[in-house]
Amino acid sequence: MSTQARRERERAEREQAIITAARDLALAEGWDAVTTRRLAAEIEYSQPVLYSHFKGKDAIMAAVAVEGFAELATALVSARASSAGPRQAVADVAAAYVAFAQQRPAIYDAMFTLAVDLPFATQDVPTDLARGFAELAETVRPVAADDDLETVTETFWAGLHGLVTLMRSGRLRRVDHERRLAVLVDRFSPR
Amino acid sequence: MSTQARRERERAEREQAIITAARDLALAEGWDAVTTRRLAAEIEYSQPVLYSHFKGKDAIMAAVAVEGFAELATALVSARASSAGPRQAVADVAAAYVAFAQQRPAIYDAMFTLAVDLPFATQDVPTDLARGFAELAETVRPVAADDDLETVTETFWAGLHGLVTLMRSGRLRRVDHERRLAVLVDRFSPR
DNA sequence: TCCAATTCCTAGCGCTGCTAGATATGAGAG
DNA sequence: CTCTCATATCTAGCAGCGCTAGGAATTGGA
Repeated sequence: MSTQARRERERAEREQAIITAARDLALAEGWDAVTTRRLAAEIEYSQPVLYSHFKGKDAIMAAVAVEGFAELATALVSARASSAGPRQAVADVAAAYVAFAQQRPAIYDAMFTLAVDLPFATQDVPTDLARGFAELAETVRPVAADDDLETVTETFWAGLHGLVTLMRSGRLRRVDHERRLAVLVDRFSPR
Repeated sequence: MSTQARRERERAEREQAIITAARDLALAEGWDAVTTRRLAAEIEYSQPVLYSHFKGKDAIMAAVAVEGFAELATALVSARASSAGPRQAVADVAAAYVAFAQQRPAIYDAMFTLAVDLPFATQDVPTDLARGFAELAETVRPVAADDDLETVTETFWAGLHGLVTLMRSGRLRRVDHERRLAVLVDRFSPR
């Protein structure tokens, strides 16, 4: 039964092509430009084919988000690994987080502001999301003190997320970005 | 020229009716349910009338947001006024901010995550937004120390915003909300 | 009473996500 | 080698969206 194997492989490749096309288009022109018709044209199949792979547009965005979690986790891991000492680590990891969000705004949105049908604060969180969160947790562990580590991590994360989103939607003066980040980092750094 | 005065008054009333209808509908069913057709039906006029008042749907959402800034500012002012001492003020103002966002999620979204064509970090910020921001600034002034007050305020705001948005989109465990808020408040409280 | 200006509505455009039903393709049986 | 049937895929279309052109109705002033 080699033919069936080939067809399954081709199907998987096509599914990946959809995700990649959505990702690239979103990065280049934003999620509003990612329509099912354009995606279909991109992969050179008709629209309904998309729906044989994904339940709908939201599911495609969720798939892009899942890929994003892997990238973000990797970025955070390498930032902490290459930093000099626990105090510097907070600054480096924060910078890596912000850089990721700024360089891939559309993906960041899919991960953290849109596409809500992803399992987040539940049992079966996407593995890479857990990896990224764990990396944040290790980074702020020295300052957790008597507070619960998970709680402190979530709060630090929320600070980063707030800075990133308010910045990018024009709610914060672009010029003081570095200083704000420094303030946040200082509040979550071991002293 | 009393007739012209009457017509201008009626026009203003109709404009307010549009904003109120949009606000109520968004609060009840979310912004996706706020369509120009439903709005038109609500105010008992035809669709194109909306466009004689507002440039488009975004402008209507912006008008709702502007009303929201006034409410939020008032809530923050009264929270700080009625709190016992500067340390408690940070907690009270933070609680008031979060309560506003939780009780009026759709309005909060219009203010801070959607409708970007509002003037924010520029010269002519809406007055009530400036009021709210000033209130936050006064609250965190005791902890600003040698950091720039505006920068600290923006960072604190970002922390609140991050907690609120991640919470409501299901990215954070609902149960630890109070503890996270306490961690953030602690980091921005005078000691 | 008539005219002109303003106000308002009907109808429709191009787009969206999504789907039902028809058509093409290809593997297995005889 | 041919026929059959299941699977894969496409064409066409639905209902809804934001928005607008052009005509009808209403109103105020001469």
